[in-house]
Amino acid sequence: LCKFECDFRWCIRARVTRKTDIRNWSNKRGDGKLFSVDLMDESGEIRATAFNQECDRLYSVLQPKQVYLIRGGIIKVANRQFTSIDNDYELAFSSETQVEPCKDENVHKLPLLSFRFVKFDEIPRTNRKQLIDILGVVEKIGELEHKVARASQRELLKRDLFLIDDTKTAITLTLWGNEAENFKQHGHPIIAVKGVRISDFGGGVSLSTVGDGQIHVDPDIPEAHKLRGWF
DNA sequence: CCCCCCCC
Repeated sequence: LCKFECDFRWCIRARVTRKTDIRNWSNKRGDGKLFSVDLMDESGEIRATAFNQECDRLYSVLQPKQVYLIRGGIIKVANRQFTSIDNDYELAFSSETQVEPCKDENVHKLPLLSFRFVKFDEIPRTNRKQLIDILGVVEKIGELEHKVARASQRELLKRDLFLIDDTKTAITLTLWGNEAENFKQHGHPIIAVKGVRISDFGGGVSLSTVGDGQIHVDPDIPEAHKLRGWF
């Protein structure tokens, strides 16, 4: 792979493990809209983003959990500050990008989910510049709270989840916006969350979600079954 | 090309 943006004739067969909503942005360089997908094949995972025309063209084509053949597009260096995906590169779809559903009978072998969990007792020593994946039992579900951001004066919705894992370490995870509002679980679900931020406010360590669509409740993965047995 | 992610 080259170190600058380039448009190779590459082809991958991969499952969509996460799809974001469409988001609009506006800054001094311009404005536009985008969505992104996380793609997984036998070798690992990579994030791909569709901007503007490609956002319109591909948003309804790419669906969560489905497998696609994807050809061509821009390969660029990933910024680990904004993803927990273990890949030095990211993709951006271009007008050259071709996407078609893959009907191959072997596609079921591609896993639905992929995580690199950090145990709670390791979080205090973990690099703050990278997002992490976490797995925990929800010991207590906080109420939905209304806040106002000091800097922007925006109204915020938040909800704290009080988690514990099998290192017997407790930690608080703060959900925001739709995720806070829509968390309607009861009892003690196990949650797996990809790409959470570590926060050091007030001397203690806590966690905060970024973005949307990444909380998996009672995921059907071996680590979750093991944690359920422990709890 | 996004990359803001907030509060105590």
